[in-house]
Amino acid sequence: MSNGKNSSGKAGGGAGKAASAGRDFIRAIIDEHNRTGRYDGRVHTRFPPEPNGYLHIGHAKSICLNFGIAAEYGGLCNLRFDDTNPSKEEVEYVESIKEDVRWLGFDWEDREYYASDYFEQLYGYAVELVKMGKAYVCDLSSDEVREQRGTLTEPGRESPYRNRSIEENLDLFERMRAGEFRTGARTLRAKIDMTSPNINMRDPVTCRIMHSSHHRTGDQWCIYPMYDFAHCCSDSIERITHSICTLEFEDHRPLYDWYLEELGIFHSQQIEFARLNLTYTVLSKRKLLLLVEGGYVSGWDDPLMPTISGLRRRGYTPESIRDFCNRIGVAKNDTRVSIDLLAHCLREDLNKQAPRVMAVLRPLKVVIDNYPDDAIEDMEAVNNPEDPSMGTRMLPFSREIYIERDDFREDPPKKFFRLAPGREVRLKHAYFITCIDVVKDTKTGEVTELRCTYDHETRSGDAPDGRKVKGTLHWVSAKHSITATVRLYDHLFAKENPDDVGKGEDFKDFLNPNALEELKGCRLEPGLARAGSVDRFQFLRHGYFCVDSRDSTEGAPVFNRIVPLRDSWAKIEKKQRS
RNA sequence: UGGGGCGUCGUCAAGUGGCAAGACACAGGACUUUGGAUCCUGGAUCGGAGGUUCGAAUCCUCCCGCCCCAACCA
Repeated sequence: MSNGKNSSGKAGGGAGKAASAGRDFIRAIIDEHNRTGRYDGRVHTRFPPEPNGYLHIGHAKSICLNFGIAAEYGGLCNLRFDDTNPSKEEVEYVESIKEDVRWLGFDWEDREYYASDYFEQLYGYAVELVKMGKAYVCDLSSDEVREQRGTLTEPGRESPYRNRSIEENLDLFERMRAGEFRTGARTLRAKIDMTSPNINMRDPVTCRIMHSSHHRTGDQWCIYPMYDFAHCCSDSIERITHSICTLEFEDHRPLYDWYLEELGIFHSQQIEFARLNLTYTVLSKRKLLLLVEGGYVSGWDDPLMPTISGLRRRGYTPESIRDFCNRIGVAKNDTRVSIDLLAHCLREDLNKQAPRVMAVLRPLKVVIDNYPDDAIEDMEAVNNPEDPSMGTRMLPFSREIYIERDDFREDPPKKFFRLAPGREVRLKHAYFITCIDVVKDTKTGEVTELRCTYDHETRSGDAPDGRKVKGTLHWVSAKHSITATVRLYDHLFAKENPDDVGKGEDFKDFLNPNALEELKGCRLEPGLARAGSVDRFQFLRHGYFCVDSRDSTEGAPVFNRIVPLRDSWAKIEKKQRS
């Protein structure tokens, strides 16, 4: 281990831009290793998921870090499944993990490893420990072990089996492997120090008996290594230089080092960073599993979920997620990042890329009285004002159109620039129209239709006489538009920190009842009938949307709102109300 | 009360003894055929108290607060 007592500060060795100081403490450590030659300038990381659930955006942070660092330093990053607990792991999860890492844009090439591939080697290491008198077979039950472990403030007591002879240990351990004992009957324990203030060092279990079949090794084994033993050895076997993990493993580092030191094998450096927390959601596989199993969401890929598959189905781009991960930085502070930043990254990405289209989510019919009954005009519309190379398209205009219900107020408040009785507004890419009459349902009083007139001179949205109009509305031609279902998503949880539960509360109590609003009968411009599952659009003045990959069908499209546009009118309105 | 970490703008986060980066959010303004985008402008003295120093967010001391650890989970 390097201890930073050094003179000059030039970061040498390594590579290119990664050598610049002050980016984050992990890169600083690597720079130091490169400077002192600890790993001969080699940088080799790994992303080590346990296949017991789907990856979420917290994992994305780790993936970006591990693959990102490897790339920056001209090194490699392995994908390694930490599959040492067959009772929780499944192939479905390994498949999803591979898909997600790939989708995020990272490539582990042929370096797809499994801790389970090392079981035989790990067994060998365990035997070595036994031979060195550094491990023993213990017959205590888990309850007894717990009882003898001591507490945070009291030391533990030594197991009565702690001083078995090496021969007896060897024999017993071999028989553990052979399946002579039932699940949980015995364990192999590292002989360290029952009085250590670090509880992880109080003779931790190294291998346990579990008669359950493993998703890769089947029934080949009935003993399985514990995380602390398997992980450091796997890192060593793969000659990982920097084993980056989250803060809760900080206390485990002495044990990580102990195994490698006693075994005298390649010694990777474990480095811990703070895991990601996000506002208005939870980022723990256990809690996400509970939401899935309890039917609180439609599955791991529910667009409300912070899982990679959920974000993908919701419409997030891998670029925006990577950008987010780079922006949040890496440190050791226990923090909760605002989900607004993720939304910002998506908007920034899509603002440049997404073609603009017109979609009326809550349609209100408008009849243009002085427009010819059967006329249809093609209006030219820019596809993306941010990028003229994306060209234009034609939109059909006719006498009956739909506008957004929110774009009309019979009694407009201050600063409301949109349509109202007697008001003139611009229809984007079309004409100026003026509202001359409001048709209501005689019973309910609900506005059912607007009668307007248009100014023929304002075609394409400009008045030759130079008169200005404050509002510009999007619209679709009534008879040309297609009908679709649109799902508007809000935060999964209504509370900023759902992990903050008082006594008697459960995180699920804070689920946002309005997280999903489904709108039927939305009217979209005709071209959207051909929208594909990889397309992402900006619905003008609404936000960014994509076709739902699961529920959308040929004649009945379903769109997901990825993220809304910033809405300064909503802010003004809110301020006016208070 | 044991051990391991962490405390810099509302939220992340640089800074490692020489006048506190940046981003998101927020506020104000400009521009605008998206109340979008873009463009200006504004704001923290660094958990607290002492001390060392010409000079401290950066060093020392004490205090306060938060997180993690007592699975044969990872």
